[in-house]
Amino acid sequence: MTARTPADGSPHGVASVDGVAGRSSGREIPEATVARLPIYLRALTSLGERGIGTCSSEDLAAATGVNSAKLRKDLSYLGSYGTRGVGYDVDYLRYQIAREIGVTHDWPVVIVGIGNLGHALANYSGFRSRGFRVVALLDAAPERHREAVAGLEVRPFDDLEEIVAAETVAIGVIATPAVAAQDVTDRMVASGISSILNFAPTVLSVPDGVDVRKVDLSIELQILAYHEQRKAVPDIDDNPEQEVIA
Amino acid sequence: MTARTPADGSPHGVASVDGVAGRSSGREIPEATVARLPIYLRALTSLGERGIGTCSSEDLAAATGVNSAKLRKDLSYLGSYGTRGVGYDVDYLRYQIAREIGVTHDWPVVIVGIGNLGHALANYSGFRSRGFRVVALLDAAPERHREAVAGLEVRPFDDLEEIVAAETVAIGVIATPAVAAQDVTDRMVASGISSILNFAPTVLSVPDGVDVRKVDLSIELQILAYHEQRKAVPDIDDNPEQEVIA
DNA sequence: CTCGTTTTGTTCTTCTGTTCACAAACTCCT
DNA sequence: AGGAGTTTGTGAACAGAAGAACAAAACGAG
Ligand SMILES: NC(=O)c1ccc[n+]([C@@H]2O[C@H](COP(=O)([O-])OP(=O)(O)OC[C@H]3O[C@@H](n4cnc5c(N)ncnc54)[C@H](O)[C@@H]3O)[C@@H](O)[C@H]2O)c1
Ligand SMILES: NC(=O)c1ccc[n+]([C@@H]2O[C@H](COP(=O)([O-])OP(=O)(O)OC[C@H]3O[C@@H](n4cnc5c(N)ncnc54)[C@H](O)[C@@H]3O)[C@@H](O)[C@H]2O)c1
Repeated sequence: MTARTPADGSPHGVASVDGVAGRSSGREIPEATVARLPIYLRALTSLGERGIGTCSSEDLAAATGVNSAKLRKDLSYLGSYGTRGVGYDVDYLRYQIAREIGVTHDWPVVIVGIGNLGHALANYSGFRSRGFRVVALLDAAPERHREAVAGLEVRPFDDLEEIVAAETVAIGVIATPAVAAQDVTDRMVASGISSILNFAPTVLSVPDGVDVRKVDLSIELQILAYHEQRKAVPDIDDNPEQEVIA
Repeated sequence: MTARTPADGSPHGVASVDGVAGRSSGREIPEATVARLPIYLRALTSLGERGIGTCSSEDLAAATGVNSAKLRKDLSYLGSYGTRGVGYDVDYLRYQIAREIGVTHDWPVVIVGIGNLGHALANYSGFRSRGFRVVALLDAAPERHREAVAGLEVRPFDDLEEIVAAETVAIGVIATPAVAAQDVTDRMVASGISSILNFAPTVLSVPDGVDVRKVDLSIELQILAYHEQRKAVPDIDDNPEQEVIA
């Protein structure tokens, strides 16, 4: 039996109740907080590069566009890493967040589907600089295999199992057409991958214990369109010519 | 004064309380629901293409990976478009959702920053097929202007105002490096764009009334990494070699 | 050492979103 | 026509997240 990941946020099926007063490892970080930690991490890196050694929750909130109370609460899930009256040590906090997220070491990643989007991803330097190492580019089409993209050769999709085993890859990225995505997913899961980032506009079925996150451009645009329509037409139904300035 | 959009979901600053029992236009669709409507829309299109004329909330829930009660409640915000004992008419519901989102007509879109990612976006057919028409590709670098990408020429960024005015563009996509993103945003907003999809890993400041949504690959991967680390090491802190099967 | 200032960590309240459960509404069959 | 079987739409309970507010802790000035 397969468990579909919910369409929205929560990728996990973990029971969030631990009746034992959760002391052992102590941490039960809410999903919403987890989603913001990378934002703080990036802001702290930026502050650090600008030579700033200490910052208050207010500073960091301003840099990330987050409410400062929310930010402090988020950070409090990791521990007490601030100093009252002073703020947070930028480098120390950055390290603590990185450790919590698990990006103190590199994660090997495979990308499947080296078309338009796959090329862009392969060339994306932000991957590497944030703790992710692309170890292989895979594509089913033989004519792709002659190419080298971003210093890596494009390899046959059938090499997947071998590569995953050799590099203990846990994270896979899918940039194939939607029709192929479920097949690719099944092969990934069978080979041992347990986290998938999916760019294909389709719902993936995965067994329990496998996380899927999807990035869907059209959905983002449609959400914008919804709000845009609302702005333009406050009352009438289907007449988007009229521009109303509030 | 600028209002930062919250890091997470809600792009709007709308007051959600309307003490007057909200009858006039009747609709006050929750943000979480809005984010799912495009998913339903896609599933319905797919069902329609397969010749399926009617579907129950259970069917649609299975196709989209959403809880069926949640789905029914989502749809109930749009109106009563189902028939008890029968289900929903696929085409009719699809149209109603499309109308609610505002994709019964095309939205003109400009893409700024035609590098790796911009190329992929320009070539993406899913744009057009889902109600978004790319009217211009803009880039600051003169050497890009010789190119034609996906049947459109790459034009100088300074043409922005002219194009936005001529086509009444409301939606802009930013695929420039992070350092340029705020400048591009300011120009977009000044020219009349009021919805922005941002691929650059940076927080944008925009005035009230402008929506920003961001797509951030690294954040998605880091969220996956967090859960992955959790799976691998249930108790110890920093030793990701050990693989534990629950 | 004491006071005033700053800023964290946390509690409490409010809001938003999810899930359950069931009456109402519909179809089909006899 | 009536009853059995479906499936919607929604009220109510529950869960999770956000924001306001403040006590406790640190620091620096005097
Ligand atoms: N291009 C974009 O900007 C963009 C944006 C959002 C979403 N997407 C989605 O991303 C996916 C890829 O888009 P694209 O524009 O790069 O498409 P594309 O057609 O250019 O590339 C797809 C690649 O996948 C390969 N492929 C097909 N079946 C495969 C399989 N079974 N195993 C391995 N590889 C396989 C093809 O050979 C091709 O190289 C699509 O699902 C698309 O909807 C693309
Ligand atoms: N490539 C990816 O897969 C990927 C993934 C996630 C995020 N991103 C982000 O998307 C952005 C673009 O990535 P990329 O790989 O395409 O970068 P890129 O360097 O290939 O392309 C950037 C383009 O923007 C243009 N540009 C620079 N400044 C500009 C300005 N002020 N006005 C207009 N155009 C300008 C450049 O001329 C260049 O063509 C970056 O912020 C990157 O972090 C990229």
